[in-house]
Amino acid sequence: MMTASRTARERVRAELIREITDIARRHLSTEGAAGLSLRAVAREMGMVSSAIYRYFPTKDDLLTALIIDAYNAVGEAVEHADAGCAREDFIGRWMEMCRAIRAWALAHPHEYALIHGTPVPGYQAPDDTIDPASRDGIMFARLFTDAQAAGTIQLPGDTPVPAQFHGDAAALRETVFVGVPDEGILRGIHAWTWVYGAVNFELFGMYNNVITDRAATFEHGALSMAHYAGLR
Amino acid sequence: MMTASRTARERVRAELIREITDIARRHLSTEGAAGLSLRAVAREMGMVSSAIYRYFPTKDDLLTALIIDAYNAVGEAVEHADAGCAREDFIGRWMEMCRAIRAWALAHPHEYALIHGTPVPGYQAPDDTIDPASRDGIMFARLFTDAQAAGTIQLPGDTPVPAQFHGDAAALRETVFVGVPDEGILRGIHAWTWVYGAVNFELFGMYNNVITDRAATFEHGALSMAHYAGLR
DNA sequence: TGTCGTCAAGAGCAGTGCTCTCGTTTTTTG
DNA sequence: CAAAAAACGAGAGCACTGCTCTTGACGACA
Repeated sequence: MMTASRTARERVRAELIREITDIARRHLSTEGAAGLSLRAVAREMGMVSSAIYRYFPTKDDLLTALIIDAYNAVGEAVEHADAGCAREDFIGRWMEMCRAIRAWALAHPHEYALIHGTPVPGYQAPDDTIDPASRDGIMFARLFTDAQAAGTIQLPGDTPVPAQFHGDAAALRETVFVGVPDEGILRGIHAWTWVYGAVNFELFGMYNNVITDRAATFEHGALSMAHYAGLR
Repeated sequence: MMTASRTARERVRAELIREITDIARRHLSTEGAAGLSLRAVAREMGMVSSAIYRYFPTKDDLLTALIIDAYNAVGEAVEHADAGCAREDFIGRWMEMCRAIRAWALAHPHEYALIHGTPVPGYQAPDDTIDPASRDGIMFARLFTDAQAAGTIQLPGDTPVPAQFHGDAAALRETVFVGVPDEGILRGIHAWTWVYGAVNFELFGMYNNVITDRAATFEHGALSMAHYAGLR
């Protein structure tokens, strides 16, 4: 009973769940989150609509699965981008991570909107989403940890870190931002904030009639944010 | 016929449109955009559901009205914040504008999500939204124009402005960023991007388990972004 | 006064999320 | 191995949505 060889029913159940999420993700990528319909998914699977509730008791549960997948996808993209860089090329690693996020968002706009757009009404993120949601942030933090260890973070110190942030910084230093001083952590978070702000603006049309070559502008912003955060 | 005294019918029509948007905005602020129902609004007005289509032929039209209102509200908040500052206190004006955006967003999360969250599926922003949508950006640009005229913008020049941005910069310089050099415009846009990125992160839960005192952290980020953009 | 456009109302259509019941099949238990 | 339990697909049904169409009344304007 504890063995890995599951019963036939469990196997087909897992396969059906996979198929449902795949179809749902395809619908999501064309119709958007609000246009996702359990009935339409069931129809495409040849099921009657009520049968799908055996696998996802609620539409929110299906959305949660898609959200987790999306977080993992962008997390993997960032991890892969980082892995392809020389360890000591901190600016290069930063830039590749930023590019990975932007590229993934442009390639999967609706999935990106699912995790960085408006939270769906009444939707409460379950605990299962916390870990996948922090994968990208952990990678950024690791970059700062490495840069700090190499002694290449240069902070201006022209804007005093608020005392209220000391506690958060201490907690973060114990887990992800190992050894990074308060100001480095805070500026890292601000730079990370900028990255998603820029992707949001580009994706949601805020740069219309303002910026023509978004890629070049993003490159400049990301690079200057790396400097802002003290990376050298 | 051209006088301001409209016919009785036109007056009651305008009044009804106002009442509908008011009720809709109230529903929006409690249920969120996707939970907004034309039928529920009609019900609350004592109308039959079909009657409401005389005033808003489609749900998107109602949403458009709310979106325009929201843009105008944040635009007014920014304008009011700026008006309360000494003209030569550029950092102070920048900070007050940032605070105004954040405060408005926290006070009206669903309306904020309407304009800075996921675009509703299939929704195409009509031209009526362009002007209200750019009010806040114009105020930020004006700040940089004033600072430039006062000669107080100090740019590091450590990150070369991409050539592809020259055209955009020239166009922007003719209208809103009068006299501001390319790098100033670009850094201003990046800083402005950060502001909304930070508000998004705070509002949509990205800072959960990361930042405790969001106000203090926002203050630090906004101030350091002012320096980043060259304001002194 | 009569015509024409505007209006509220009602019925109706197609679609949604979700629930409940009912046989059937599979798994687990005694 | 047989009986009890659990999981399953199908179908009907409920309450709700956006939106359309028709009908009859009312107000504006000639």
